[in-house]
Amino acid sequence: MMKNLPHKTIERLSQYRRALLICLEKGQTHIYSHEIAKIQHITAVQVRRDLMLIGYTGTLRKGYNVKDLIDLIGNIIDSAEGINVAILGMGNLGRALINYFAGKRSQLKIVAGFDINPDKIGNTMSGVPCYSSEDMATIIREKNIKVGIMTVPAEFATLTAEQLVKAGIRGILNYTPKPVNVPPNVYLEEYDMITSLEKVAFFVKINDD
Amino acid sequence: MMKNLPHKTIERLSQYRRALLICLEKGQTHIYSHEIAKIQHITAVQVRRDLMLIGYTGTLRKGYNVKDLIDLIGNIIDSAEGINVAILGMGNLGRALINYFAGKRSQLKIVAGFDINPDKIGNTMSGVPCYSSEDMATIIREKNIKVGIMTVPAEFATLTAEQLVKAGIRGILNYTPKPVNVPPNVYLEEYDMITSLEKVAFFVKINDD
DNA sequence: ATTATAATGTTAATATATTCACATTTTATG
DNA sequence: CATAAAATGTGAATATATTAACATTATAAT
Ligand SMILES: NC(=O)c1ccc[n+]([C@@H]2O[C@H](COP(=O)([O-])OP(=O)(O)OC[C@H]3O[C@@H](n4cnc5c(N)ncnc54)[C@H](O)[C@@H]3O)[C@@H](O)[C@H]2O)c1
Ligand SMILES: NC(=O)c1ccc[n+]([C@@H]2O[C@H](COP(=O)([O-])OP(=O)(O)OC[C@H]3O[C@@H](n4cnc5c(N)ncnc54)[C@H](O)[C@@H]3O)[C@@H](O)[C@H]2O)c1
Repeated sequence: MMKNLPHKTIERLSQYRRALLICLEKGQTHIYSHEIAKIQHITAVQVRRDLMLIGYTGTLRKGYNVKDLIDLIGNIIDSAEGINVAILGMGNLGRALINYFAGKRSQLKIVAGFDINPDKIGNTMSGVPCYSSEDMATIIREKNIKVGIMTVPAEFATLTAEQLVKAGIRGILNYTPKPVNVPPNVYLEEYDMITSLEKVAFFVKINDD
Repeated sequence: MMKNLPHKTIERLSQYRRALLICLEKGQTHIYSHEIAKIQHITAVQVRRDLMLIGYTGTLRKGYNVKDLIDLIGNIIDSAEGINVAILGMGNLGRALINYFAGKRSQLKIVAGFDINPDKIGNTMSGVPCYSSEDMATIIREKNIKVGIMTVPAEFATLTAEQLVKAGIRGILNYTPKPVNVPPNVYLEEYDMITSLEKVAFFVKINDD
């Protein structure tokens, strides 16, 4: 069910929901495709197309029901049981992420951090216990952790990815600038902030004529 | 010149360079398209196509000259004079970014941070001076800052974007989860880590069958 | 009640991105 | 020197993503 949604649509559904949650908080009950589109800097057709793909039907002249749409998007992109997540590397970025994610999405719980610094192991940071990387396999199985967010120094990226795979992880979000290799049954997403910044800089340059 | 490169190609060029710089450090002088491809998890044809688009020609049976390719990519995506960058919001993420970027790309210099917390204003963090947001317009003009990275709390995103635009910024990289609006002459890139994590979680879920 | 307006939903068209297929050529090898 | 192997470069084909065009219809205005 819903396995063949385009990757881009998945990303946008997440973004739509983020925007819709804000609308819901403000008490807004309905929203038009062009309103969602405006927020996301895309076209209204794009929004309607995405919603068509997930089989959601709005009300003509009233738009989409905010609450219902949030729920439907949740049914599609969330897992019923929720997904447990681990942070690999409790440094600047790791801690920042834990702070940021705390309580944001109930379906995605950061339940463990891992580090090799003895000063950090055993402590709790923003409610997340920090374990030794040596215990990765054990803890990941015990806590049923499915996804790992890598924020270790680049030189440990390869090793950490290997450890995660060996421990049976199912998805990796790699924030180190070192690309890693994983078997095909592990979903991998990599993001480097420098690439984003260089992209912005490039388009600034060419806009300068 | 080179204005019509696909967006995806720009991103990959940045990634190729990142990988090539590591090869260069290791003393590697040449590299094959399939080696670059392996690192980036893409196909060799994709790599060759991108290099074709930027007009770079390798040597048959020897591959691409690492140093030359790094330089060419630099000529295309970097600005000759370099680009000055500001961080808006010197909190967890802002400081982490400053740390991370420090000395990474000589063409992209973080030359200023802005905050509203009086305890931070006037200090220097990792070599970057922190100014009051009230002085944004002045400092951005004085220091010829072209790009702003937004790491303020979400509720200040709209205001900060407005201030940046008013100050004459040319590009914004928005890390707050609140989408902002900018005029068409300002290039905007937005990234939310939760969207990435939700995407990973989704593909983990559907891989579970 | 009629008409105009403004929204959805969707097919068809277009644009962007990737991959296939293969001609070409350098280099290594027998 | 002939042959095989392995790489590049690229037109054509395909796949993915977006946009245009428009039929349909609920609602508001007259
Ligand atoms: N700071 C940023 O804004 C930023 C941005 C993008 C990417 N990154 C990347 O994220 C990574 C972390 O950056 P940071 O600024 O948080 O660095 P950091 O040095 O503050 O944190 C790294 C943490 O990883 C721990 N660690 C080291 N080896 C480990 C291992 N084998 N297993 C588990 N933990 C280990 C260290 O003890 C430390 O706590 C780096 O690869 C960096 O390039 C950082
Ligand atoms: N921490 C993360 O990992 C993370 C990840 C993704 C996105 N974000 C987003 O990035 C933003 C910053 O996150 P953080 O964890 O660094 O928060 P933070 O509270 O640590 O830092 C925010 C900083 O912005 C300053 N600030 C407040 N109003 C300002 C204004 N008007 N102008 C300039 N500075 C102002 C604050 O004084 C503070 O120093 C938030 O929007 C957050 O949602 C954070």
